[in-house]
Amino acid sequence: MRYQRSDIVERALVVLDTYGLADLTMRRLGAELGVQPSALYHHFANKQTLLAAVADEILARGRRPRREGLTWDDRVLAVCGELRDAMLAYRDGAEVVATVHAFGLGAGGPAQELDEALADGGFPPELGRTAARTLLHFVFGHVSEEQTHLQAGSAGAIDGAPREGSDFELGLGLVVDGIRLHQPAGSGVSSD
Amino acid sequence: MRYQRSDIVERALVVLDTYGLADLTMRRLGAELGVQPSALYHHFANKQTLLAAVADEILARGRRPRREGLTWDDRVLAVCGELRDAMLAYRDGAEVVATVHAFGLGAGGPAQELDEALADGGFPPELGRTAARTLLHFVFGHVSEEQTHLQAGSAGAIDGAPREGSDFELGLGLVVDGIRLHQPAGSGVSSD
DNA sequence: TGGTCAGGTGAACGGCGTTCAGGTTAGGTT
DNA sequence: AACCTAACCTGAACGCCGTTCACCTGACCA
Repeated sequence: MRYQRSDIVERALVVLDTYGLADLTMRRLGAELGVQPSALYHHFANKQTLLAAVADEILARGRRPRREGLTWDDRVLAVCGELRDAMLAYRDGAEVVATVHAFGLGAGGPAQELDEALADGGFPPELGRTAARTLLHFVFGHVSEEQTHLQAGSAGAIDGAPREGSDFELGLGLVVDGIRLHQPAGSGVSSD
Repeated sequence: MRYQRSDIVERALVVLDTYGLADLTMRRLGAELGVQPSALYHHFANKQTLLAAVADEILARGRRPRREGLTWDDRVLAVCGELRDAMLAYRDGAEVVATVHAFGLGAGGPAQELDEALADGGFPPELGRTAARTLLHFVFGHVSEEQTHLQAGSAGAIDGAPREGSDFELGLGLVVDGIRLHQPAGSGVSSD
């Protein structure tokens, strides 16, 4: 059987979700596909590149239609919420996406979208980029921790989930409120 | 030659700072001490435990005297600034400390201190813990990224350093301002 | 003097990412 | 239909990794 990149990424997602990131090895993935590990290196230069493709796929699958006409802050909340849900949808998803982002390999879709939203909000570029990075650091950090705890206590997870959810929104609200406080006067509040 | 825990941690810090986290292996550390890798397991149950001790030592060495009588927000700024400086003082320090913290192994000194500062600020416990975690996520995320870039471009690092420094304070200011906005009315603003 | 035990040895186990020379097969060209 | 080419894969190896285990050693204390 012969594969192409997309087949391998798809199977990698299954392995990730079933056995976790620690067991997503080149050997394991090869075995799962009925192929030698070395065969994977015809599709990906190395494991990091493969992981980047996996992260991108996680984000792509979590993508949801974005309503137009939102204010900058509602848009920020929407992007961060989508990012969180996308990462939570796969075992160790947050760690994969955060690692790839830290390595500077991912598509960087969410980062760019946050930049745009903040530019629309009237924030100067430097402040906008700082705010966007701050938001990303919060989301990655929070969801990684959240997912670790969710997976640690698989029993009783139903109890923990809603509390964690509101905690995410609370923390995100803190950051967004802080950003709003630094908004240049007369931007976005009312268009006259 | 016979060693004890503290000797090994100390040497691990040298190896970390000289060769980086990727080269801080049990074999490497053993060789550096003139000892078999297996000897290290008489002092630490596993590598994670050793890394936790290294992280704690990084934080302990970065500790600086805390002035008293600070307001809660100045105290938060002081703790976060100390944490950043401590991590930046060693190669890959941020990654080590952040990883250990994510694993729930570190002493958790900064986390507790932030909790205290926010409690003193009049924040209810749940909001305080959420705010403290949000601050930690920001600091870990920001400094990890900052340190990666600093180490990537060792040339011209003198140019980059101040810009990164002010960027840290700017991002931290966003979060602290957001937290202040959620402060219960009449807390800490003026003591009557 | 003799026992104890923390500290260390040396070898092995199973796993990892990655490389490389060479085999195989599908698909387009002549 | 015969051929070629390029993509895909094999099988074996390399040099690492964390960790375990049975055994040795030497300082200290009763």
